[in-house]
Amino acid sequence: MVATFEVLAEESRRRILDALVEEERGVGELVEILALSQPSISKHLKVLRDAGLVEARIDAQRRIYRVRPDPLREIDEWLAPYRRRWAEHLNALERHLEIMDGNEEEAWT
Amino acid sequence: MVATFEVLAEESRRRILDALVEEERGVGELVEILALSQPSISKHLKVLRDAGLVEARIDAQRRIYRVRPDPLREIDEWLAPYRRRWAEHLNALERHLEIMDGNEEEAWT
DNA sequence: GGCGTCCATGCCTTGACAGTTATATACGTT
DNA sequence: AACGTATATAACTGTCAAGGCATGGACGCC
Repeated sequence: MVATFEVLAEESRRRILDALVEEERGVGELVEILALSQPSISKHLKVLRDAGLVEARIDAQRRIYRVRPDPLREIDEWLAPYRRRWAEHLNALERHLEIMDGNEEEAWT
Repeated sequence: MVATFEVLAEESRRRILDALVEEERGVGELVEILALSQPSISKHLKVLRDAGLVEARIDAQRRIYRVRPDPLREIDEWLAPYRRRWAEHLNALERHLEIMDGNEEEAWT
């Protein structure tokens, strides 16, 4: 998972995934969509491949890429403890809205 | 969300969040848990604060930090289209296991 | 077989960021 | 008031990675 987060930190790579989650595409299409140079796209695709986030099929000279979502499950699992906090937080917000009569809150930044 | 992914790309910061999701902690505790220098921890905490992922309460000289999970919801939402793919992928795997009789697959890397 | 297309890779430069050391700031204690 | 504690911040350095350019390699087509 270490790698997955680092890979997703790059906006261009998230945009590539967002483009590929719609449908599989060749490199040229991604170059047009992202408006980046072809080598840059290919480099990002290599990173995504190494992370297992995409896979490529060969069609003559073209490489057709598509999403491989499995590594994202780790991130989904990592989020689990924090999802519980969302619920708590909402509850706390509700209490806050119910009380809402004084500054019995501590100073939170 | 751009910022959130970049912030989470750093392993030390994810470890800080994992420590804080259990319970709120002072900076000194985090220094011990992560085995990093105090300035390094404080710097990470600043990044996390700026991203809205933690908040600090003042207790004398101490700053007690706790998690603020809200920004993580954006990531959770970003994952949505890919979760649908997990289901598809599982279905595809099932079909694969059912068929399992020949190499009618294309060459996927 | 030569040429154009499509993509990957190597090299280079530049910018960003993590970590350390040193210092500043705020607070409590005696 | 002096000192120790707890945290933030500044300055510096090393590292790493993104993006551009140039090149290489595979394939189809004429």
